[in-house]
Parts: sequence; C-alpha cells; structure tokens
Amino acid sequence: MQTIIPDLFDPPAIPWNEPIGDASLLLHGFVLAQEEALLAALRGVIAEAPFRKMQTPGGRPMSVATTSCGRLGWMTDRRGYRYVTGDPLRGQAPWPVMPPLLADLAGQAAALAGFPAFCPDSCLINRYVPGAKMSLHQDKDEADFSQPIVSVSLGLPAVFQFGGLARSDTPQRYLLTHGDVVVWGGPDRLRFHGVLPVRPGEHPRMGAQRINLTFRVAG
DNA sequence: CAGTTCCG
DNA sequence: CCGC
Repeated sequence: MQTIIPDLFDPPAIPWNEPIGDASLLLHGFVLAQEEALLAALRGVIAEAPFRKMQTPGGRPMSVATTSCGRLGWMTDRRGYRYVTGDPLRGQAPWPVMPPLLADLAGQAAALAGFPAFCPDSCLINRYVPGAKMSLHQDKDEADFSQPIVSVSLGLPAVFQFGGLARSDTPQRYLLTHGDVVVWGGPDRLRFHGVLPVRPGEHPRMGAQRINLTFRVAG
C-alpha cells in the first residue's frame, strides 16, 4: 500500500507577480505562454552571433558565455566595460536584430512593473553552465538610468541576489526559474545584483544550462 | 589613482 | 590591470 502525498511545495501553476525592492517586480512564468516562439527567435540570434567568453578588465575570464542582439551589444575586455555597435568576434558586424517578439515581451513586462514605453536597444544574452555565476555588480554602463532593466530567465533555476545601492548591503535572494521575468528600475535601478553559481541539473526544454536575457536602453 | 560582472 |  502506498500513500499519495500531494506536491504541496510545487510552484504555482499560474503566473503571479512578486514585488521586490522598492518599485520592482518579479513576474513568475511571464514568458511561458510564448515559450516556443521565444526559443525559436533566440536560436536565430545565437546562430548569427555565437556565444563567446569575455574577459573582465582585470583579465579574468567570466564564467558565463555571452552574446547580444539589438543596436548595441555589451562587451568587456581588459580595457573595460562598454556597449559597441559592432561584434568584435565577427569583424565588427552589426549585432543581430532584436527579434520583435523579445522586445515586445520586455516592453509588456516593463509596463506591468510601472515603466511604460520601454523600448530596449540592447539585449545581453548570458549562458550559464553548472558552476557559472555572476558576482554582485551594478548595471551602470547605460546612458539613461530612468529606463529599467528587464531580465528573462530560461532553463536551469538560479538564485538571484538583489541588494542595495552599496556593495556591502546584504542582498535579498529570489529563486528564478524557467520563464520568470525580473524588472527593476526607478529607485532600484542601480541596486547591486548577481546570480549564485548555477547548480548541476537538466532542464526538460533547455538541457544543462541557464540562459538569461537582459534588456536595456543602453544608448 | 580608482574601480573591480574578478578571486580567496 | 588600465585608462583617466
């Protein structure tokens, strides 16, 4: 005889929104309804501009692999962090066009969080294999901090750290799973944030990786 | 000399 | 370490 125990601790099946920081929002499952179209668009971008490992100004390789789409792409090398219009890996070729579906989803998420008319000109795409992480940092290479940041999580889960305006502020931790979107802006725009090392695992749709899309108005 | 999406 |  076996006892059936309900999965009381499974995440909710329907999307729900969670306030974070002072004026920001974690939208659980927001992109799931468009999952296949989103992944098809992402596949096209990666086929044109493949992932590559970049180096921090200190000369160390980042644990994530990176590419971009949109008019501007974020990059880092020994000379520092910056946005560029040409892909250094492909002879300064323009970055792939940002698929309209991606820009639309980011705009809709931003609007729900209270940031209407968000028109990103850059989408940074980071691939995390197990063990990859992102140390606490601020997104401050953009021209206009009145515009929010919109982050889409795909694949393996990760713990997102959302801190304060000083590096020393203890961050809050949020679990981000496949389909989640985080929007932060306004008074939260320059909060330190990061991702703890991704744990080994297998996602049924994405395999052994996490991919994060970060939409910005960079220029 | 400062900053650091890095490390210990 | 590098660019200011």
